[in-house]
Amino acid sequence: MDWVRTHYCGDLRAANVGDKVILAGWCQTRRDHGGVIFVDLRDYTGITQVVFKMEISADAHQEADRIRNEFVLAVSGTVAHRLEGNINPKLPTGEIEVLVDTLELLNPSQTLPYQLEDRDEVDEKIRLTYRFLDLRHESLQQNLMLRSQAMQIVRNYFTSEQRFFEVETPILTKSTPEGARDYLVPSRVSPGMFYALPQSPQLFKQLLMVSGFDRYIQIARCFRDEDLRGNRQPEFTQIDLELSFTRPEEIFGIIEGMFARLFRETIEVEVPTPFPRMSYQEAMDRFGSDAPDLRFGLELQDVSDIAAQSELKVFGEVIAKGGLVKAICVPGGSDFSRKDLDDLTDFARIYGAKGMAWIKRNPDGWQSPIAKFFSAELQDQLNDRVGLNVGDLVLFCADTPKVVHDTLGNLRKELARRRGLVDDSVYKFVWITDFPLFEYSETDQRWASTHHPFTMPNLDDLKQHAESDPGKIRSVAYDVALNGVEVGGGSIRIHRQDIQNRVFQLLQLSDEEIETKFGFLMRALSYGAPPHGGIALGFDRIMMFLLKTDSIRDVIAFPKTQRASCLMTDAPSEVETSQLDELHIRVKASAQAS
RNA sequence: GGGGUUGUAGUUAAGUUGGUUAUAACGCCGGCCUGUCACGCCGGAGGCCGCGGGUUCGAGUCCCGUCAACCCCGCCA
Repeated sequence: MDWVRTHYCGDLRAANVGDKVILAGWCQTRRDHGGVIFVDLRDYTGITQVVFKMEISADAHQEADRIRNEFVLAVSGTVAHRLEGNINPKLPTGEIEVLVDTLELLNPSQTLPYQLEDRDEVDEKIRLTYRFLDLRHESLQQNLMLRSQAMQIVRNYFTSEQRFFEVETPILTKSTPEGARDYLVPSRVSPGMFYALPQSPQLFKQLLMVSGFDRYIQIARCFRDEDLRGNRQPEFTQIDLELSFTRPEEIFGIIEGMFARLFRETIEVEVPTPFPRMSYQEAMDRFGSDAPDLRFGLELQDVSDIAAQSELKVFGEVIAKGGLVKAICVPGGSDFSRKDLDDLTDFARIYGAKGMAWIKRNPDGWQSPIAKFFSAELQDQLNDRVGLNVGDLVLFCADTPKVVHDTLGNLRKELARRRGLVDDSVYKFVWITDFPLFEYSETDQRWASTHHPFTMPNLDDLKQHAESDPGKIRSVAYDVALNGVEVGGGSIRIHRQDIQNRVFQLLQLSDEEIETKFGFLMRALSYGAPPHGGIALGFDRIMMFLLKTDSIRDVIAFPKTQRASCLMTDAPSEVETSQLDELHIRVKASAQAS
């Protein structure tokens, strides 16, 4: 029998009594009752679920009797009856009735490992093992369809509207141990040598600028061998672009245009542009985060000077060591119970805080374990500083600036969640600018790049602080954050060999290391590289926003587990010794699975 | 590397202060039913209680270890 896919069921729904229909698709028997078989014939491609009743001949029934659950079949028949009106919109069985002449079982299904409609209650371990069945579920189908649509919109925007040039860069490339851990690929032809999978196409796109492709775009797969999170997979997709002769403002405008169009054309949300700009310093001071969530207040207040005058020893000690005392005022927060405060203290400890002081302002004054260390005058000062009114609560963190910002930045988000201040129908973008060029790495005992080593430093800062305090050098780097999540980051790049060399020196790379790791880049810069810059956006994270999900696995067809394995294919797995021999590799005995 | 949650039929769960043969629903298998739509009725099968130790007369239950999934810290230029 010739058959057609069920996405022509749209036509079936329009069909009249007496019309001949031929269709095929996944079906589920609802009931097998005498000569009538009740079938859900689902159209996965079009996402409309067509449920109808088939009356089948004795021959066809014999065939149908063998099939029970999730199967694929083709039927030809006649529309016998249509019920008027929509009796049950959720289960419109019988709305269309087909009298079946022939029924061909294209492929039976064995009993399903779980009932597909129960997806939301089934352990994710099982769904990942049977991901091909999980993907039959309407929600994942819709997610991936929107992803496809979003990718189309983005590609169109850049290549048609903005005249960007799409170029593919290598997947087998050179290891650059700066930054994330590389995934390595052994070379067969060059014994003992390894390729790396790209952490990003960063250097290739810069080289394309040197080549004269003034506007580059790639929707690029990137690989980082670091531990996973709810919003982090070891391979992920980046919207990667680079422009020559550009300034940050030009890039901001292009990206704002992309987001506005993407949000409008996918979820019909108007995103106001331009996005606000905020320096890194301001973001840290006010929100304790370089990706502040601007949907609510609860800003951090520096109270170090007031705390220093109190008689509480720890405050004084922290400040003497160059630390900070900062506070968050929670309006109406005096209704927090002792247990709430204990929970919040535990929460604070996650980020390294040693404890958490708090003050409730009641009508008769402060209620607080630390009230006695503050004179009446100091209490007034503090009330004014943080806006502590009757009925409010203040939470303190006293520690190094890093711990204070980390703790209060996260506590701020947690408080907003608890008090229902987070509106997930609102999308607040913000550009964060002027990142520090370097961060000190305690583990490596040296300065490390905040973004990457190719970021253009603020040249005045470089001149002034390179010797004395590299931590004070700002860079021409920027992130775009959405509702407290970093969704992209970029910079103007170094296009001059001498500046690049200087930065490598500050990163304590020897001349030999510079040559072996980045010789090709240094050569490229020496041939008249144009000023250039760009940005990379996390496509998966953007999809998470469009689809309002907290799990990146909901926006990726075949995701990895937290241990970076694939439960469906059982990757990674052992390989034949002969394969290893070809690669000149031997696995340490200690690493062999038992 | 560290902290937390979870792990019992195919699935989702219950399982008391440690005590007979480990429950239920859905699913599955067999039978009945020509208008169901969470159909109904009768019958049945299905368990290394994640795995390994230990305590105990006795462990699904207590202790130690371990594995896996998820969340988080570190990490993610």
